Amino acid sequence: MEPSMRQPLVMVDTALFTIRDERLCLILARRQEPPFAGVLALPGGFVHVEEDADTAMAARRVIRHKVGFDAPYLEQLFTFSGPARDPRGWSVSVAYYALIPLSLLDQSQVAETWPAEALPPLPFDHSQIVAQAVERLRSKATYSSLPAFLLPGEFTMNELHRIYEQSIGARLDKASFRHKILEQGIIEALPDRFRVGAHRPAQLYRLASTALTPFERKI
Amino acid sequence: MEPSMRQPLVMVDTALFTIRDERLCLILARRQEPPFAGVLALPGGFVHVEEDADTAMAARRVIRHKVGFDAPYLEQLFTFSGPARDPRGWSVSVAYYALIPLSLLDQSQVAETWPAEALPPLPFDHSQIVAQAVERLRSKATYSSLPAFLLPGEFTMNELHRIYEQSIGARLDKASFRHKILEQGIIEALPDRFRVGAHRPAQLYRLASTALTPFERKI
DNA sequence: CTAGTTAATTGTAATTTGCAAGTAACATTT
DNA sequence: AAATGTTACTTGCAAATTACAATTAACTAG
Repeated sequence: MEPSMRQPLVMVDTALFTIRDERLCLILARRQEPPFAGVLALPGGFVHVEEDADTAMAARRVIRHKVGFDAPYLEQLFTFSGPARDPRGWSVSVAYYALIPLSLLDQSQVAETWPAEALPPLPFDHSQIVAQAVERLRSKATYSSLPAFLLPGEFTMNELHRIYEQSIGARLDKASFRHKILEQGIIEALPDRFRVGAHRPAQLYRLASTALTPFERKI
Repeated sequence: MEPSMRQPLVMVDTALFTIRDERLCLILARRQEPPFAGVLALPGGFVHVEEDADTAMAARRVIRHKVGFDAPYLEQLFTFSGPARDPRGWSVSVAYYALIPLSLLDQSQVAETWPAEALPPLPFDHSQIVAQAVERLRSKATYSSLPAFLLPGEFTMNELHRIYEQSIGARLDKASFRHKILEQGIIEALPDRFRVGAHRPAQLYRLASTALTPFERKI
């Protein structure tokens, strides 16, 4: 290769999803450095060639720095690039999205969650990243156990049902949902564990060992 | 940011799919430059910060350079990174995959197609890229009109049926396939155009104007 | 004009899904 | 302790979808 070839800045940005008040939300961070210092944006940072095994590790570092732990689910989303996305010039951002149960967040972190439908204006091309992340989540929710990662380790069937509806953005039949989910074996009942309240106790479930299970589909 | 921060090499690699002799194949290129000069590999190249609007444009340039035209279907696949994937050190490769009908290739290009199931050993992490590209193609074939881009502009129902079976790697019921495809409206019949032979002529179809249509799914 | 071959349709059983109503199991109130 | 409210869960059945198998259609070649 030509030794004089200029190489672009390489960074990662993360869309961190959680569910708060029955709504799909994102965790935003106020930027510490220019450009856009002080502005709310997706948590992100440069890839550290000296330390990071790959961009996924850079994304995990960004997330740990933001919330203090590793996200239960993390997946590469898309790589955004071009001369216009960052005022410093041609750059590449490898975008990741992650799913985090609200119960893992502390109060100050919960205060930084914003409904995906009502985000403040975001710098760079972060709105585009969010749009694509939401689309990916919706899409995967229709044929995999992905939304379960938005819940804590133990959850009821109705909680799972609501999370799916939120993720997909549509109503799902209760009985059919129950049937399909149990049939697919993506969750398993916890014997003798129930969520109690002023009504009939609800069976508790957890994700089955086979982490992310795609549903069966046909053409 | 720290002005001394070292930035990695940024390149694109492309998995170019086509169907030859009823088999899913990839177009490989012999590398002109070191490392691995003379070795068969996925067509690729560096991102030219001065010329490329984004990595997709770099991928299009690579493909034009290889086959002489733009691929009917091109999609970003995944971004691979790390210190080990290239002997020159930490690098990033934005991988794309494309679908190209065999009929668009000339003889010398057809000679460079290799069955996806029997590829020669590939340098860098290209085997991993291929594996992921095949998986993506299989996955999308089950719920979209993607495989149609492996066919020329006009095709019969049976040709489409076979392409889907090859892409997915499983048998599909003829009648159900026909039903579903026509119902979804992803293709349209060409009135009075038929493929003739020593048997009943087959209706010719083309992709409907709505390019890539995802099928409807339910949970 | 018959045999051979591929295209396309039809019919039906099995399965899946959508909708709606009913039963179960609590806590709280009377 | 019985009635009430609320949420959990199951059942039943109609409607839609899919799998399987057989049949009919349209051509060419001999």
